[in-house]
Amino acid sequence: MLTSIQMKSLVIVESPAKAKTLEKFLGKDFKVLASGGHVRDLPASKLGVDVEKDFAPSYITIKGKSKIVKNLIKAAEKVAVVYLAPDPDREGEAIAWHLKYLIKSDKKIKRIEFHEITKDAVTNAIKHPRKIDMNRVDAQQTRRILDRLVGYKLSPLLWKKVRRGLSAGRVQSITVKLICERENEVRAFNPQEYWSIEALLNKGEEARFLAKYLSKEIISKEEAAKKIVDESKNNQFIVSDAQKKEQKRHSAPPFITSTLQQDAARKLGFSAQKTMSIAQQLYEGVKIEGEGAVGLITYMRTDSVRIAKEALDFVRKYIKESIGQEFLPETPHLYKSKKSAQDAHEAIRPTLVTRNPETIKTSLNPDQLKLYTLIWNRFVACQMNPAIMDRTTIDIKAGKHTYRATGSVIKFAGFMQLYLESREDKEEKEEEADRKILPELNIGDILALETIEPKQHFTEPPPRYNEASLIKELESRGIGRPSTYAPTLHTIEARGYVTRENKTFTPTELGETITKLLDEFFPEIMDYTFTAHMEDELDEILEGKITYINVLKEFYAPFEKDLKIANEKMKQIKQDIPTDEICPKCGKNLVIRVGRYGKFFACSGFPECKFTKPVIKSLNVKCTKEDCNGEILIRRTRKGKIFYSCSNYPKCTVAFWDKPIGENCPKCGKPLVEKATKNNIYIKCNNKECDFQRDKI
DNA sequence: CAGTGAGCGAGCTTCCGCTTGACTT
Repeated sequence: MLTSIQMKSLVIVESPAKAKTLEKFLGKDFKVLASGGHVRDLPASKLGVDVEKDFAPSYITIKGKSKIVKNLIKAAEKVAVVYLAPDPDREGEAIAWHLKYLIKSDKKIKRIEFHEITKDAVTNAIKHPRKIDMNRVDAQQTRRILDRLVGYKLSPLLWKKVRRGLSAGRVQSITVKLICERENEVRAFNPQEYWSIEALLNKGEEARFLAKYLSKEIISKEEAAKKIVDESKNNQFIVSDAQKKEQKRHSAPPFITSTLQQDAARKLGFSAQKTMSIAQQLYEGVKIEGEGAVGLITYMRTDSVRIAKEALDFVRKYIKESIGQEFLPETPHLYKSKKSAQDAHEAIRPTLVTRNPETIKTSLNPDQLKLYTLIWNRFVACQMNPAIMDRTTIDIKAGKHTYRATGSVIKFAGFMQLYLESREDKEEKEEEADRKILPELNIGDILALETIEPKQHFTEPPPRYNEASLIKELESRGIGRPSTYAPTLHTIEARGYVTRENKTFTPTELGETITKLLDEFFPEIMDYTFTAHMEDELDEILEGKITYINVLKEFYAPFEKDLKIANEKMKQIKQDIPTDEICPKCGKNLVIRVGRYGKFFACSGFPECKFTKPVIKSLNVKCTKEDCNGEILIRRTRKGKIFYSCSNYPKCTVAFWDKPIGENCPKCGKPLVEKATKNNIYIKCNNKECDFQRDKI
């Protein structure tokens, strides 16, 4: 008997949360499983690309994914048809191709794609399956192989020349370079003095306002500013021009990953990593009273501002009914994604607009509510009418000098009722200053001068990057992807290339050294347009205009030459430190090397002689045990933590976590140790029972 | 959270891009 299970079709998607939703849409005849992203990849432990044989890649099942793969294969065996439904982009096409290889069955395997998670879109996709697009797969393979070659060829070069454990790559090295170049601009910056003049004027006591001197050129000296002030004072301030203009301000497009990360950083103070992890919670589903677990937002890793028709209808209805007819534009606002967008997902928006922040606030924790509110507001606002501002500009003459006052009043709030896009600090302040009301003024009005003062200023260097501005920069250059912005920032920090101070990035000496070396020997890869060029070629592969082997050949031939030159000519920074100590095994000198656990002695005859011994430093403090003639050494635990112990170990087991200073406590006679807190160092007794403490002299 | 400590290492490190839990500190 055929069971219903055997009649089912299998659909494989990437995200488990998506799988759940789809199962609801598709009903009993479909089983939906998730691959959890890529399941096959180049091996992590070696290059995995045969550069001699047309860059043939060797793929393996990704470590930790074998259980998923096994389940997928098992499920595929039970059904008549398998629908491969990874995301409709380059990476998704490759995942589909790898899945097909793994399933290996002679079953009908079909590729389907849908760009939004709605019942219509999904059922329609099932009706229109297609073959796997090998051009698209090849574009992905090219991207993958190129990244592997860059990363796994450059990194070992750095191990050899600079330090073990370092890394370089198409994305991370450019990101560090951006930070280094900004730092250079800051260093080279020469502040220029300039002056502004502000006059406080009034037309009757109540109606006072500020007007700024309108200068044709920069006032760089105090004398010049004072002269203008004096000349102005000797004249009447008369309104020479008064203009009122209506100005529209349009709403911003709905969020994509990069803009969400920027806005959450500026408005909520969230790191990119935190934003993504909270967004993931909202996407996977939060238990809502009366509804059970529901996904509250669409997928959070996207580069598209597209909105599903269904969602547009809903939000327009919501605006009309719950906010006001006057806020609803005649036609929906359509936004365009960047040309380079892969457009696999919708914009980030609430899954159901009627679930407004107010109605679900008791079901969310504070951070979830903050982020959800941000997403909800931005989405609803993006379909609301523009705000209308009344902008006034008043020009005032005082003799030959002109002053200008500007003001603006919100005439109709429009989308601003819900949401204001955050801007760079400077812009925001200027706008704030502008939002004030000016009195009714007409040409010819004579104004009373209350005060007039010159103010000194200095030009400021460009600001260092923070997470928000760095992500914005990367995105605008097409470097990195929604899923990698946050991890990339973490990597460059973990490698010690950059540090964060007050949320801004500064390069370390190591970061600057590496950037300089890579820039010198690999100018193409370190060019900001390298990724854009790569993308152009991937597009041509997609269109079938060129083969991926040719693209890789053209990249690799010069790269290989550069590698050879760099191997020979690149400055050797990593050096063995020579010592006078003699190797007990072969008589050659020992050198100090840096290994996984820090410095150690090694024989200069390596690899012929493999003698090693640890580097041990003494504190020059005698062992605290009375009858012991040992001295205290600085040692490390297996985990790398520093501790202090007697040189006669294991005969003497005296040991400290804190640094002994070689004196005993005047109170209890136990050894004194040095303890460091965040901002100072003090001396205390090692005896826990004793409370003796004093400052370090 | 609090208590925690020992001689290693000569074969290791590494990329970007998809996805989430399973890890240990």
